[in-house]
Amino acid sequence: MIPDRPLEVLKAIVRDYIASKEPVGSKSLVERHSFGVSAATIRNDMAILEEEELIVAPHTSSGRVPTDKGYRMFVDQLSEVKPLSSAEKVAIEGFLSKSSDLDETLGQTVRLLSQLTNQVALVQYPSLGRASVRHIEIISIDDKRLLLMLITDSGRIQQHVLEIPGGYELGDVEKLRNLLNESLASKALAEVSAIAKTIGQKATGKIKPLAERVVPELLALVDANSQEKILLAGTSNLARREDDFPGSISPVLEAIEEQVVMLKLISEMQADQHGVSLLIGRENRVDALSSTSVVVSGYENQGSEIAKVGVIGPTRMDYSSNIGAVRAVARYLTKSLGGPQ
Amino acid sequence: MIPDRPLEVLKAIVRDYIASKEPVGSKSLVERHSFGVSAATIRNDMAILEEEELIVAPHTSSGRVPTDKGYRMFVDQLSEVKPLSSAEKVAIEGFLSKSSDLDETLGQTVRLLSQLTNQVALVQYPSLGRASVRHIEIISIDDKRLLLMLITDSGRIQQHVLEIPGGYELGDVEKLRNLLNESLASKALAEVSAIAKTIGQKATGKIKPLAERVVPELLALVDANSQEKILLAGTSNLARREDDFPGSISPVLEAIEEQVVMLKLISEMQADQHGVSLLIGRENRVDALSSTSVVVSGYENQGSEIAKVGVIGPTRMDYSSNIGAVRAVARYLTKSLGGPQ
DNA sequence: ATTGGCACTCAGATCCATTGAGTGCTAATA
DNA sequence: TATTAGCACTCAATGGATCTGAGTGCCAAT
Repeated sequence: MIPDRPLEVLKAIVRDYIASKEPVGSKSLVERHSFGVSAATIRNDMAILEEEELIVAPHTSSGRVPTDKGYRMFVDQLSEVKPLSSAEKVAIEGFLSKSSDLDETLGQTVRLLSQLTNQVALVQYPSLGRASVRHIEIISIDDKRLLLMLITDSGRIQQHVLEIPGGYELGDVEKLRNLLNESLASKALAEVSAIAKTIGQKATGKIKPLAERVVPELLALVDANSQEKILLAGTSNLARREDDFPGSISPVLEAIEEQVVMLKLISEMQADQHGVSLLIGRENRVDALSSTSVVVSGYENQGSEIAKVGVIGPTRMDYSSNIGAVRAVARYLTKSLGGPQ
Repeated sequence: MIPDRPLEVLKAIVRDYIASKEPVGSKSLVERHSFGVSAATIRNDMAILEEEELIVAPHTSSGRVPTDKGYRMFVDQLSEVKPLSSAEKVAIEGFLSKSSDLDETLGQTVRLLSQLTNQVALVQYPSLGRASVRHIEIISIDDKRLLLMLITDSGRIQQHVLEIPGGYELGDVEKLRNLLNESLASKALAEVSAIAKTIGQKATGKIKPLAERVVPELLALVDANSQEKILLAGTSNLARREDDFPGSISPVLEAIEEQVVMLKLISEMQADQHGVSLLIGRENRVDALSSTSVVVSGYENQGSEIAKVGVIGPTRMDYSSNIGAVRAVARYLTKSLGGPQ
């Protein structure tokens, strides 16, 4: 176990390094913090920390920099996260209080979070394995086009315009809409595909050709719905931190924009303290992301479906306030999605 | 006027510089291109070009680099733009052939263009001054929530979920929907606000409270509709070109993400040759964008409303292929939007 | 356990000297 | 008159060599 004062020294090093971006040495440490001991003593403590691989010296004889392990210990020690300023709270309330559909809410959320943290924010769409159909609507746009809508009980609304080259009759549309809703309302999305086949049989006579046109599109919507997917915002915030990345930032950006990679990454993260989970530096197994950290928290949709929301940024980030922001946003998001239910 | 060969030399310099990113000298020029004259002659020509401020030498004695004016002359001379590869044509067709609503189409377009060019792509929403209401729909989501939809004849579909704290009756919703459509269908968006007031009077009895809740939201949708707005894609492509920007790229990114700035910029651009217009380097008056060029083309929506689509990238970009891509995408977009009409 | 003292290290800054791509100019040539 | 070969010249980039100072590790004293 690591004694008390060295731990304090570690915290001070992390904080100073985050603030200054310069390796921090024993002298500047005693100057800025009042440890009540001399630089030499701090050096002894630093030797312990180095022994434990919590810090390293970039060159034989320069200040020290936290290692991934050091950041990890720092955040694990973090007893309280920086509370949001009241201005920030107001911003969150303002953004998320309006009732909207899922897309709109998630879009707002991710932009909000990126502004709050000045990092790249991401939100995972709820995996809709357990979602079900609330309503199917077909609206006439003009004599050759229909708007097909799928509303799920998770609050998601999807739509697609389809052309009916030969035109259609309003009565038929009405009938098909009723047929679809009777067969599918409150059925799980997973079942839709199977049920859809039986509709092909029920749809007789005049509405049959219409059904044959509409049903495949409906299935496409369901399919798009169950696709795992991540929304990003504020990618340019990474560019603002360019020099936190060794070579170039473009591979980092590429990795972040790779849905599959990020989905795998965040879905494997398990919430720990504060309801927030983080991956620091090489703790994630994506090479391009070795100098980034990911902070995510789960949010609930209708009290059950769960997905993640969070930020990704340089390892040298302000963990305290980012954790605070992510946690707060996740909470408000849960409230906002679960509330109206 | 500038004689023939020097002009050819300019073109060669631009092309070589775009390809190599190195200032290009007389010797490498005669090696790579067959001018049939010696390096000394080329040097004389280069002196002319320098006199005309079409090229400059970064240091007293190094190769030359095109100036903004040089790029301008280059593109103005450009007799034909690089045609798209057939693979690219297939990609465009595939992306845009599906019928969709406006948001979806524009979103796909801008992503497509950014992939095609490896630049930041942007598309301006059609300014809907002359658009009109096609249809208003109100759908019941659950006993306390309604989905309000506005479909305009420009193909745009907007929706908003609204809560009716006290609940509502389906019959009332039906009545309100009919009332709204009777009053507003095929009316110009600009008129909606005025007409909406009269609806407040027509809506009597039971549906009055409902109308009072719904109409303001409808106006909000109309308002959002007429807001000028730009959609971006591929901002990370800028990061990939980091070293084309002197200091840091972050101010560039910030300027690009500033809707107001970009709107002003592109709305002032007038199409010239090839139906494409471009601003090269300092030709635009935004300081942060002094080393970027903008390539845009207009597209038509329903044969009348016009807006712009294009790319923005480093001054040192491949104008030929970018112009080709922008022009092609604008054409297909016009076709795609005007076609189903 | 803490501290002052001291020798030691090494990245980064500073200062040359060298190199070579590229220029401008001139005098000769076609 | 246009082109070219030749040549002196320039200057960014490169590569030591040297210097400096922040910071270390260790030891003997408290």
